[in-house]
Amino acid sequence: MFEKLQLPVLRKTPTGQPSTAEDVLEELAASYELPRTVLDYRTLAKLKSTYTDKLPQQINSKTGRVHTSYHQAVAQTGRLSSSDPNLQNIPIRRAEGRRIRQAFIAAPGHVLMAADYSQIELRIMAHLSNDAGLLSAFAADLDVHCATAAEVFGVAVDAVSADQRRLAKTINFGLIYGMSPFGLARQLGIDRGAAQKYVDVYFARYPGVKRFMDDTRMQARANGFVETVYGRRLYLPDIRASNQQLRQAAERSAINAPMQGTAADIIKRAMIGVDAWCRLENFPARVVMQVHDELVLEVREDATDKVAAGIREQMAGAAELKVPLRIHIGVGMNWDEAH
DNA sequence: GGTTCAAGCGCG
DNA sequence: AAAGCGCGCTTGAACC
Repeated sequence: MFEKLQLPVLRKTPTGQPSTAEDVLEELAASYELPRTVLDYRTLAKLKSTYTDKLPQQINSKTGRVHTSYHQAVAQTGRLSSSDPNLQNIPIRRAEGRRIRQAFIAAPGHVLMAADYSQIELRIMAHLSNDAGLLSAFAADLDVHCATAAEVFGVAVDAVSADQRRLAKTINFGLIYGMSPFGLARQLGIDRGAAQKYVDVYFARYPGVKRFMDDTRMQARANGFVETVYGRRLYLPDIRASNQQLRQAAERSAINAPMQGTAADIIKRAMIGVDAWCRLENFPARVVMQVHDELVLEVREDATDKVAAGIREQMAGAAELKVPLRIHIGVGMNWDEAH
């Protein structure tokens, strides 16, 4: 009595089951009604189970706050990780999720100050690759995605369209992760040939980046490890694997680790500098969280401006790269407002 | 009662 | 044949 109701299987999971991952359902939603409903449900269920229901249970009764644990020897790249609760994955990208971030508030008479490095990994790529175009884009304090779009599409920086910038941003992030033209095609929903063309044009405009990628793969293979600017090593046991899949995954880690790892080194240096500065100057301010490229401080309201200036100086001075480090600082009564 | 695995998804 | 790095948490199923 029921008709067969089977949505097309667009992808299978590693165990061979039909995938219902977000991007798959997103594509199915163009032709069927159910996937959108499932996606909406999932968004809310995730927020409720992970944050809304859980965080209040994790408030410490003595302090009235949630206290995370940071781990220094977990992430392969030298980042910190955060658990119980994880405060490094509090929602921000969508409005519904941001309501959870709004629950993180400062003590009476205080504000939350969020200070983050802008485009730190791309700046590190400029430093490591010595690419002239990338170095000059950061030296001129350009919007780097606009600068990339201008190069790739051959237009003036201020003539870049929103779509062109979005595409350039995807390319820039893809590069940091070692993405292939195939992955770029999938991400952008364009065909492989078009994606390959973008990559070719990118590397023609930024030859230093191309050289850096190739050199990094070669050195990883020769040494069995890659290093950050400060000498932190990531060993890559699979870099010479005969299994192509394993080897290519190791190559992507080799590309990414110097950038992600150097960023981790720099913010650790900054944390030490910021904390020391606050104590030395006896400022009513303290670092309360770290989220990879961001420090969150709780600052007595009347000290806001002076602390912001000091934090900016400490963070910007945490490394001397071939490009300046830029710091964005926001202030608010809650963590969302501080962005 | 507990653990482990797979799948999915929140963040940088 | 696969195809984008690094994490931690939740649910549901299988199992002890």
